[in-house]
Amino acid sequence: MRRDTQRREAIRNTILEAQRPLTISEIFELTRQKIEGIGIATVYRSLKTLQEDGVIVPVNFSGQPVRWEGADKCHHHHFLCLSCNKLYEIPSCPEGLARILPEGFDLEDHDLLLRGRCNACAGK
Amino acid sequence: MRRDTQRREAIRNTILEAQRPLTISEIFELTRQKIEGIGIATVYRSLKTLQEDGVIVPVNFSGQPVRWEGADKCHHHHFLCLSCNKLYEIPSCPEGLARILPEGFDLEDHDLLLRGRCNACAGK
DNA sequence: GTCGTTGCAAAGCGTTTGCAGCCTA
DNA sequence: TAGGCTGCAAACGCTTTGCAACGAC
Repeated sequence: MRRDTQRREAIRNTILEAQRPLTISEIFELTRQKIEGIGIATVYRSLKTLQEDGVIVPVNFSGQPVRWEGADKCHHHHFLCLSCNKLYEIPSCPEGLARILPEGFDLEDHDLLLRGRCNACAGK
Repeated sequence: MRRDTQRREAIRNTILEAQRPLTISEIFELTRQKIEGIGIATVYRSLKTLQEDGVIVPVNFSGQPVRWEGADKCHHHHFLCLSCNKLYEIPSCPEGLARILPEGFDLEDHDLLLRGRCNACAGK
């Protein structure tokens, strides 16, 4: 049985209201602005239960610390602009990925990160 | 000035001879079969210098420990088995990725991780 | 009142580093 | 012989956990 607590609610809102995926220390700092005495252990425990409850999902980029974003987004990918370093959400998804797998492999899921120049930077 | 040592050479061979990217503990265990007294610190230090020398590259994926593979490989992708947690190399590459990008975006590069069951685990 | 939640501090765990001895060139 | 390399153990930083107090229901 899960209880609705002030702290977990604050952490949840911090993540869902952010415009981008947040690292654990960002979540900790931002939530501490709302609830001063909150401990880092509570952040870790809340991230775990929020993920279990399907409220948030982890986002990983190569060599970067884990970040968290709301799970309410549709399946999407990311595009990193190599010029301005901005991260875009790409709502589309390539088809036929299973075709590149060796015989006998079952595909369940995938992560895709595209890199290049966004429209603003490509035009320059 | 870099010296050619037995230990770094053994670590280098362990990685280059593997059929898939290896985690640090895999590299440590496999190399220890060749050189019994080798220490984990030597593995970490050798990975660093081998990367600096462009011999190996790190492979980072969602929630997974860093793995290492030879830097001499052609463009390829990876498949993570959700049962046995092994990371496989996929030599093929999906086509038409640029099609999912918004208008005006230039695609230069991409990372793709597929997840599912490998042929050994899917058969069970 | 029950028992899930929390802050604190300690424990874990993977990685890095200081050091003295070893080994390559 | 110089100085890069190594094993050991201690240090480090991030994450998890034990525990007693707190608070949601």
